[in-house]
Amino acid sequence: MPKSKRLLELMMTVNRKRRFKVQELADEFGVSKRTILRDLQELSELGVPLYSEPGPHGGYQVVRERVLPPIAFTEGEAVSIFFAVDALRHYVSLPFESESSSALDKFYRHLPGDVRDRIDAMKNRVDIVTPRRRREAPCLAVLLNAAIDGRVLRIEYESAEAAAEAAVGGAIEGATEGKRGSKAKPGVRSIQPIGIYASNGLWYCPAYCFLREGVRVFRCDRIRSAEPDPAGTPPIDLEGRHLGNRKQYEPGHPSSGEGDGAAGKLRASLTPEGVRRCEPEPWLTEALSVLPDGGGMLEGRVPANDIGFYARFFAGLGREAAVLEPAELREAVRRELERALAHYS
Amino acid sequence: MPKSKRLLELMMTVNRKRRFKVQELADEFGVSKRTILRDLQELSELGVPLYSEPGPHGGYQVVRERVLPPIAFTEGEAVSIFFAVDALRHYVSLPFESESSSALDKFYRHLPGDVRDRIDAMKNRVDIVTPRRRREAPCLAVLLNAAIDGRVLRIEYESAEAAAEAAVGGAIEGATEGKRGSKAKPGVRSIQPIGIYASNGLWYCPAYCFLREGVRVFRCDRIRSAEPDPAGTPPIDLEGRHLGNRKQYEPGHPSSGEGDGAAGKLRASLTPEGVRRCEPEPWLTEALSVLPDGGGMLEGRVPANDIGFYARFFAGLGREAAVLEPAELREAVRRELERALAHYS
DNA sequence: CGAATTGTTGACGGAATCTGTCACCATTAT
DNA sequence: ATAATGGTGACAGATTCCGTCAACAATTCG
Repeated sequence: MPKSKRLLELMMTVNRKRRFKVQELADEFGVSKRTILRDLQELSELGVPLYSEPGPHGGYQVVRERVLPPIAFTEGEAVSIFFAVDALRHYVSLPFESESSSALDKFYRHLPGDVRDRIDAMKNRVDIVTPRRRREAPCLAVLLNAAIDGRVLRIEYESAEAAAEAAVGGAIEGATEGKRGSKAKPGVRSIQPIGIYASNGLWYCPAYCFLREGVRVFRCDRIRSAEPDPAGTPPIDLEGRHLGNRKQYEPGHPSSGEGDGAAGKLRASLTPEGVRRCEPEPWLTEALSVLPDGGGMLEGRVPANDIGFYARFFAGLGREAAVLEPAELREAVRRELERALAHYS
Repeated sequence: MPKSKRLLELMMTVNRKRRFKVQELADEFGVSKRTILRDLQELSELGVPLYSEPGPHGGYQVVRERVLPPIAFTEGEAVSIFFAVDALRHYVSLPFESESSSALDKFYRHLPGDVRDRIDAMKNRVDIVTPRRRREAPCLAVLLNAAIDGRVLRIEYESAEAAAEAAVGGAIEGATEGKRGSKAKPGVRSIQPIGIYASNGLWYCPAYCFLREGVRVFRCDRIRSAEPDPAGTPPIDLEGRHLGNRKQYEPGHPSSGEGDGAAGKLRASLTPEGVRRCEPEPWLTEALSVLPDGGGMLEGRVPANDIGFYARFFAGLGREAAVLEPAELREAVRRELERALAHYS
């Protein structure tokens, strides 16, 4: 094998096995130790960060970084990657060990000059924004690792009742009615994380909660601390639950058919502005139809358990929506609005 | 220079100048044409997509793709890049020519096996979601290019009055009061895009509007078509406006000090749930303070022009908020709630 | 300490490769 | 037709590469 090819292969091999011995590679490539040594030195000069230790149990290691083999990207592909990673800068916390900005820097610096020019031209012309939040979520990495390995954690959570029950992801917050109070004192509970996801700039963690004996969604910025469960609670079988099929385990909403509790038929009319306000809600997209005049209709089902949540939602839409049925919901919205009105008279 | 180094340098050179002749490179590297030819063939075998044409004005070209030189990424960096790009899959439309999924595929395939394993383990455990929208925005690339080159476009826009005025980005929708109607008929106007940005799953395009003689924000999915202005309207000087300083040109809100119109002092108290609902609003973060019991206060200024917008917003919060001053706002919220209540009696 | 393991360096000659030259062909624009 | 440009094959000489050997250094383990 010619040297140039061997070097490239060596680069990949070395990256695959992070630790190795010279003799090992020599056998693998069918060349002498001396040659491998020479090659390794060359790789080193080319930027592969190798570190070696003599002695028994010694050997070579790729130390902090790994070298990606050359990749052929379209100019457009490189640009999309750049802006995708750039979008992450809006997040205060990320679950990955290293700053994404360092990756971005490296990527940018290695791009051929003219692609760089193109990116510069686009830099202040394209953005994928996420609401910037002040609250940090320090435990993301711990939660993520626990989810991957299926471990049980003990967490301190800010709001024992209300938030735990209610935080079901951005828009659906409050889907399950809970007794709300001013409980901000952290409570301790054991959970087994299923995964983490960011929505609208906040991180959420669906997890099996051993306290409530069921799956709940936690807001990661409210998790004050997370550590391996000291009681050694054995992990339960999550039956293949993960983020991909998460929806199935969430409280019912109009598009998801039968939730818990009897479901009633929902009909509501919307002004054009009402349509605009409903479009962002992912749990409504299926129920929403837009009329030619810009207004719209919502048609679906509302589980009896969630009347409270729906009432608040429609009250929030104010005059941009009018619930036609079910009657209970109309009544609930009316009560909701009257309670609000009480603040202003 | 040893061949191995020459090959790597050649790879980069070839990527810098996308078109070149063999003789040119031979001179540059101080070797013979024959050698360069051999090298080029090798690069070709290594995956660099070269294309050549004989004859005068012929020469070599790097055809569709470019090869990035080897980059040293931390394992963590590679993982962040993966999930950043993966997050883009939620978008129906992107302004880049090529699918970001192809970039992701390539990236994934070239990763060393164990990093790939790590990603696989995380795949259903981490997500950065964006509300999936049904509406496509077909003109993104056109708008972006016009913004980069400072060109004037003629667009067909769905809602001549309401949406043009109101679409000021996700949360601030409706910040400027406009006469809302059921106008869904597309209107034609000339604009000069400043940039495009995605917020909450929808694409927006701030642009100078020659019809309204000022900067407006357009929702890209409502732009039915966009083409170079046939009237040849000369571009205006945007005075360095771009996405980075966009905020300065937006209608005032509590944190941005003096808007147009006299500003009144705003004070409102929030329940803990109210705090939760206000936290996501970027334009409120400065005004919001959280009390130890979980409740909160909003303190800032409200421009007289925006009373209508604020009234709607607080009406939407329902009983989770109580405006204390100014009195005009209290009165406006009350009227808002009463109008809503009229639908339910 | 001494033995074993592993990396590090230098030297050298033979083997393998790379390179330049030259000759000739193919394609295309002018 | 002519000139410009890429493409290929062959071959000898130049260069690099490679294996072997030898000596040394650092570390672990008994």
